[in-house]
Amino acid sequence: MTHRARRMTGTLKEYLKHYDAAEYPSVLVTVDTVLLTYQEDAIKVLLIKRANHPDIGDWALPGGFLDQSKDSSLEDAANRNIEAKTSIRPPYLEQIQTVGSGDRDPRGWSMSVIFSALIPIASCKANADSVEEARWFSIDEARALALAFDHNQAIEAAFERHKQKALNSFIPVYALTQPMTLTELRRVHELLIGKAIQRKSFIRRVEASGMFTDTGKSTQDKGRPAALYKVKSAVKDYRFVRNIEV
Amino acid sequence: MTHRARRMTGTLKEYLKHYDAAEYPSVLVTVDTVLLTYQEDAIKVLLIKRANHPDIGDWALPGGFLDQSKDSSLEDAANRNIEAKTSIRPPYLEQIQTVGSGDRDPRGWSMSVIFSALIPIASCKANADSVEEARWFSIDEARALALAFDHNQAIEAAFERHKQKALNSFIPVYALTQPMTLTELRRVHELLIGKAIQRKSFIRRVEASGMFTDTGKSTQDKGRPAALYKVKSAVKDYRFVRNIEV
DNA sequence: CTAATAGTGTCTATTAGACATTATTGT
DNA sequence: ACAATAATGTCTAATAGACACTATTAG
Repeated sequence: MTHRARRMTGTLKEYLKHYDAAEYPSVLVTVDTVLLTYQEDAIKVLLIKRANHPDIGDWALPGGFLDQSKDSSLEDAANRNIEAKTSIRPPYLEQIQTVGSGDRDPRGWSMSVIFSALIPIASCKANADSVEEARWFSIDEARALALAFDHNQAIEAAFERHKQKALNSFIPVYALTQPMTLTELRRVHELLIGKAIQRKSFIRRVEASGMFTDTGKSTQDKGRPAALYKVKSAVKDYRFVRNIEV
Repeated sequence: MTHRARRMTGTLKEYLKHYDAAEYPSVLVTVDTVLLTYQEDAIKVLLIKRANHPDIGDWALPGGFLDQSKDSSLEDAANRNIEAKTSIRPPYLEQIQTVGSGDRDPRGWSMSVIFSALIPIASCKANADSVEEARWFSIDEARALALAFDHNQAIEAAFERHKQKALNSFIPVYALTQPMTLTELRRVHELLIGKAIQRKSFIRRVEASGMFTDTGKSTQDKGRPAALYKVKSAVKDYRFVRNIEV
């Protein structure tokens, strides 16, 4: 057995004794979240004004560096950041994509794991952290801004994903406060896919899914009161047998 | 203006002068790829026997550490690793998910960006690197193995993604050598979704898509010759108007 | 009453699946 | 002729969309 082979087949313990992660060039890892909600007949995204370099003063996605002592997983990191901004744990969190390159951050090779979350009501004060400026922007407003890093692209990717979800599932319901009316839910879908949906067709889907229960209560505004529904637990991965047509 | 505020609003140049990435605890970043192909009436996945700690001797996904000097993006890193194993640049590469935690690798907080690629023909020698042992496994074989790290889960995630693609697009065509017959393409779809597809229905989709051109040539085996098709360029994001039913 | 909104009845066009039939090759 | 496989013809059931109609509230 050669010397090299002997080293290769040493114990894991031995190997780890001589391994030092700090020897390797480090990579900056941030976790950022495209946080969406439905408010005032619009889909809104939460943005934070950066208080630090780089891109200081620019609007950016809520997020931050991975904290190895606090985060036992990437989802943890995302949730931690979201709770810090909204004091709510989002009912829906999905990983969108991870971007990384040598030149997206002047501090070094940097990557960002992008999540997207849906949460009810923008009213949960986005300003818990008094130092930072935080605001909900409509998608169009956000698109018009030049965000920090490559966050514009991140928002587009998240939005596209939610559009697909709106076409083939009721996932968008998590952007609403429950109980909610079917008109509200339909409206969220319409905003995401950018097209009107027939009331009848939509209700058929709701019924076929079996995902919702009528609470018996109803709204009282102008017009006929609307029944208030809740999501039955347990049905997170339901898909339409046939997508909404584009 | 307070001292703190002054520091916050200094120039980016100043900020970077005092910034040292090495101060922060480093994260291990690997890029791994679920490389799939179609061969002998089966979907196969490429696995490499690990020659190093940790999990030495276990089968694992091809991949490796991000190399800041070589990789200008995560896709770059994935392509670099794939080309090293197969000497082919895959015609289809998609990011699946990123996993990370403090305990998936004994060397420290580690994350892996999982890609999945489709490439034609397993015959491109998977053994370019003579030191490493590499083999194509059928999905069932791979499932029966205890792979290194969390690579079993990665394969499942990739496979699930390709199943969805097979239900709503012709993306699986990239697992085939072109030109190909419609029967071959249909077979790949069937294997991915785990269900037989009507020949007629499938051909209707092919025609409706406009994605393929008949080369005029045809196979000669036993039975009636099958027309050979090629993918028209430019049509990478076509989706069925109506998914294949499950 | 009217306005406004919620919810239903029903027709039609589309189309995926099923399956029988025809087509084209080798032996 | 027969076996084997590819490709097409055609029927049917399912259903999304369209849109008219009914229901229920406020003022």
